[in-house]
Amino acid sequence: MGEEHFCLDNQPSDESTSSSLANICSQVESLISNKDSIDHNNNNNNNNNNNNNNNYNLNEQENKKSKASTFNFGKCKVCKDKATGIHYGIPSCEGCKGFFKRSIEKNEKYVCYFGYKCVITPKQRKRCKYCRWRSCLAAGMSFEGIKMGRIPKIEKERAQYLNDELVYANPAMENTENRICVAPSKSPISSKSALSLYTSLNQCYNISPNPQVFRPNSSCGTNDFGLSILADKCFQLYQEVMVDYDWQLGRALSLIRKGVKLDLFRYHLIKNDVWQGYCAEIFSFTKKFIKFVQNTPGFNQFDSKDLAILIKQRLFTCYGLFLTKLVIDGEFYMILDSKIQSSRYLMEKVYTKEVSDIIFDLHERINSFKLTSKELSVFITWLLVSEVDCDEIFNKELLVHLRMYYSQVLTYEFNLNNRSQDIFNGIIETSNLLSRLNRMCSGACYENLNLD
DNA sequence: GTAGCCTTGAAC
DNA sequence: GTTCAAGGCTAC
Repeated sequence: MGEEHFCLDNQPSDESTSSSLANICSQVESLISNKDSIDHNNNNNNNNNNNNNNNYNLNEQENKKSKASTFNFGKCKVCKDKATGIHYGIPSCEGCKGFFKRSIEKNEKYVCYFGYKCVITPKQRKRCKYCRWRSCLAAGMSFEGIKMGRIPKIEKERAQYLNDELVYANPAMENTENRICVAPSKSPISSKSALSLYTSLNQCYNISPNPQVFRPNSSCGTNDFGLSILADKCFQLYQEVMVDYDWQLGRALSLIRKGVKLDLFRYHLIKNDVWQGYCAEIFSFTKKFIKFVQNTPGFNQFDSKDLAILIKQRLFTCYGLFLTKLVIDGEFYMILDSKIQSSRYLMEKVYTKEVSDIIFDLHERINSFKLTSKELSVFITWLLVSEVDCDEIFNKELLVHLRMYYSQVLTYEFNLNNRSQDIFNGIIETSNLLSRLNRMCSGACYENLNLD
């Protein structure tokens, strides 16, 4: 957990005997209003990295004196060709710049004839307009990213650093096969003003809130373009959270391949360490989740109180949904930051056997739907505004509005993958159980944790 | 239709 | 005055 600290009744970490996971929930509001301090940490990191860049620049200074001072924008985030500048918000090449412009101007509707999985490379980018267009959106191209005139040097260097950092943090991105529509852009479609996004989408693509939830095979017609943008945005934000968890799936599969049973990790567990590990992990996720919710189109129109209510009502269930791929054959392959191996055994100890059984049943059901990561990302977003306890929410109108929008986005994404009515029904049924489960999980406390 | 090059104009 | 993204032009 590094220098991160979480507050357990303001007690020293080894005396957290009266703490419960509900305490973390109670910190959601202060975390939301304390956004500046979280961002400040990020800025510090960036500053450090800028310093590193500056050192690099000093070393390169002599070379630069003799060269024309053209800034290296790296590779095009859409096709990996040489980027000629920041176009429509992202480093991109002339080709993709022009393609994006033409697509917007003509409001073209593209179709993929090759299975919607085309690899976008400089040589192949002309092959499929649909996948190139999706790749443009996934990389973060948008008209909201337009900026005329000179861009400050420090901003460009920071953008380039973030780009490099992503590749280092997620080597899979180097593989072009994994780049299609999955790039977790650090400069995604701006959601500064989500309702303005809706407004602009409505003007261009005529999205209208549709109260009819989950209508399989319904044709959204002209809405499709806008819905696909929202689905892409959900997926981008989902991936930003998952950057810190993706490696765990590889580790889990490796353990399974080697036939390692998690019982091995049961011994020498210390109650305090386990509890601290769980709290630290939930706290860490809470911060990521708050960012996820704040950046989701539409949600920044809620005030911080409403946001806190929504987040608290869904924190644990969404945590489970983000990590559902780590539940394999009734076992939970998650290792906590404190290097404690989580498992079904520990889940039973932390949440009680009864709650743990419900958790694993739900994971089994959700995994049986075989949702794609993108469907899962939209499902999580939809869940945030679905059937929450409306009484506490001040801005009920916005809640209902977002519920309608994200119902359509979910329907769109499911229809795109030809999901059956059973999946739609299963999702609704599961979401009802998830609400109850959130309350059960927040009831976990240190006192009830008794290791064998 | 694509993409490289050029012009324009806003930001610095 | 300089820089650089958007948009125009045009060869392919």
